[in-house]
Amino acid sequence: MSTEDETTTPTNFIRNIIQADLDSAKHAAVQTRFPPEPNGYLHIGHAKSICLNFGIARDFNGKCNLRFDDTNPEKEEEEYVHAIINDVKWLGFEWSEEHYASDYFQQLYDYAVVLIKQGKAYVDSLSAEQIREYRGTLTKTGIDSPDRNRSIEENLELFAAMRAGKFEDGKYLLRAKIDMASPNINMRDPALYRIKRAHHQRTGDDWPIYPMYDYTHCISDAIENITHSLCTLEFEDHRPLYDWVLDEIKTPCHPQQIEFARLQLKYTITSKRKLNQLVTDNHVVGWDDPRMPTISGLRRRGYTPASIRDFCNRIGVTKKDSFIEVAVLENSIREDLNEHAVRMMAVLKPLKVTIENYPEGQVEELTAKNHPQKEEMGTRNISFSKTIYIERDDFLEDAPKKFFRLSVGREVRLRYAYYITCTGFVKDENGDVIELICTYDPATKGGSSPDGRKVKGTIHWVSADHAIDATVNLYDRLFTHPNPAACDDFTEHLNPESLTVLNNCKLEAALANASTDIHYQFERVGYFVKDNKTKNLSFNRTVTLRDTWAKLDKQNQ
RNA sequence: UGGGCCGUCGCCAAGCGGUAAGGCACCAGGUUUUGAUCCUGGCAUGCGCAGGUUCAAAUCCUGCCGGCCCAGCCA
Repeated sequence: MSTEDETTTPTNFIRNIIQADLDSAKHAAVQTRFPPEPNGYLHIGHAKSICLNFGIARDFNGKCNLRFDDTNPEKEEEEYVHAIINDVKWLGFEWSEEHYASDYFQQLYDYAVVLIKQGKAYVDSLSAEQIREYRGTLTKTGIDSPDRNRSIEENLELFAAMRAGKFEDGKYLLRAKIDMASPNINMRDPALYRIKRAHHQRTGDDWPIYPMYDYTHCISDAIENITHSLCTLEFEDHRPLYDWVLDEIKTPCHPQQIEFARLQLKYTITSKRKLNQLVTDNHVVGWDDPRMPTISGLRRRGYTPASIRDFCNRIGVTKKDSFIEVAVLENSIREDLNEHAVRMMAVLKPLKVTIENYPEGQVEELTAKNHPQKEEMGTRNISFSKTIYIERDDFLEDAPKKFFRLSVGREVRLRYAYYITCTGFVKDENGDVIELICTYDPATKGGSSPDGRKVKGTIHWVSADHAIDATVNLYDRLFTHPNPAACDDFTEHLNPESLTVLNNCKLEAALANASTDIHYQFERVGYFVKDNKTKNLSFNRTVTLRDTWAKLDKQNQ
């Protein structure tokens, strides 16, 4: 198995910190964790975090846990847990231990009691709205709640009653007693526990109260002996609270929280809420729609785990807000697929070609390479006959000089077959070219001529009688705006051409046995993978080939 | 406007006081039975700006400017 991308992971500021901690013997071994909330599918942004956390564990001989941050039963579902497990495995990582924050509910509760006994937490009866008012603003300090000095005994009683399910949602709230005048709003007596009489997918109806993220996360990390707790930049302001909780309850382990910038990809949305909306409002067909930036969508699109890991290695890890260009992701998948994809011939928009001087009824078996540079990938046979299909784009009635393809009087090479020269064409009543008439040179079998004459262009083709029919899905970016998330309504910037379905594609016969886990290059067209959800033979375009001609053509217009 | 964080090539990103790595993109050539791949070369007298310290500053100091995040009983 290739571990190329794993041995070349560049260093970054977090790896440097960890290396220093290991060198100074602050830690004997590193322990990280990947902590998704099971409220949606994993996306390319999560891949960055996964590669960071699991990659560090791997490279420093440490361990990485998978922990579900399942403290909000109203938004979380078991389906997501399964999908997340599947995606992390597919990306190629194995966790040391699998945990759920909900497994710590009792310990979390016990620690809360400890805080109350220390006079560091209190039960507040203010309404949500009042709490907002009392909190103050960015420039105005907050005001103490009237309940702030409730006695420890009373707090203990009320919290026990909360836990016993005696109150309605929102009636009381357990808060940390820190500092209502703190310039950091997160320290103005943050909520620790809320009453939420909701059914939890793992703990059922055991708990009518659920702990908040800030309180849960740090303790969960401490319980698991995490050494470095890596999270995204927006939690930077929460770090003082993370440290406060662990300092107050005096856990033997106090992980170091380190923040890094989340991935932002141009023309892409990476917000579970918004991705969920795309699915719910049917802008796409499911979380694994090949246009989605989800791991499952990328997988169905034909991206490989190695290409995603390579991408994560290339983009780096820093604290700087950045926007990665889609070209970087495309480069990663092209590099992998160029190396591993099996070459095939497929005509997406067929144009019939009749080779006048080729014997009627004759069929020849020609040999084609499965990879032009890798002999070990072998060869296959393809049938050639009098009537073939070529790509519509490979013929132009009025062709510019630099157009190295077919036009009346021009000669091209049919890949692995013969040189043909166009002698005429047939149009239908609309004036559209529907058939080409060509002649072939029998001496050029295999694609080279004994007289050494050169043809500038080589085009792909497929024998009409031997081709198989298939549907091909062409995907383009889902959004037309480079930063849809920043727009008032991101759905207004959906690309109407994000999916083009081609129903009359003609593929070489070998593709009848295509497998969903083999990646193909349709020569001169792009990389494709068989769709794993459709009954009829159908292929998804992963990414196009680089197309210098298309670029030149565009520049000339 | 309180607090936190960030500004090195179009997009990423090394650099941590000794005179600007690398990748993507782009440009120019070469090879090629995929206008693919591959190969060669080009691409920051400059590190947000302005001062200062120093023999020497992207790196240290001061002051500005710009951007991002925080006022959920979400994570």
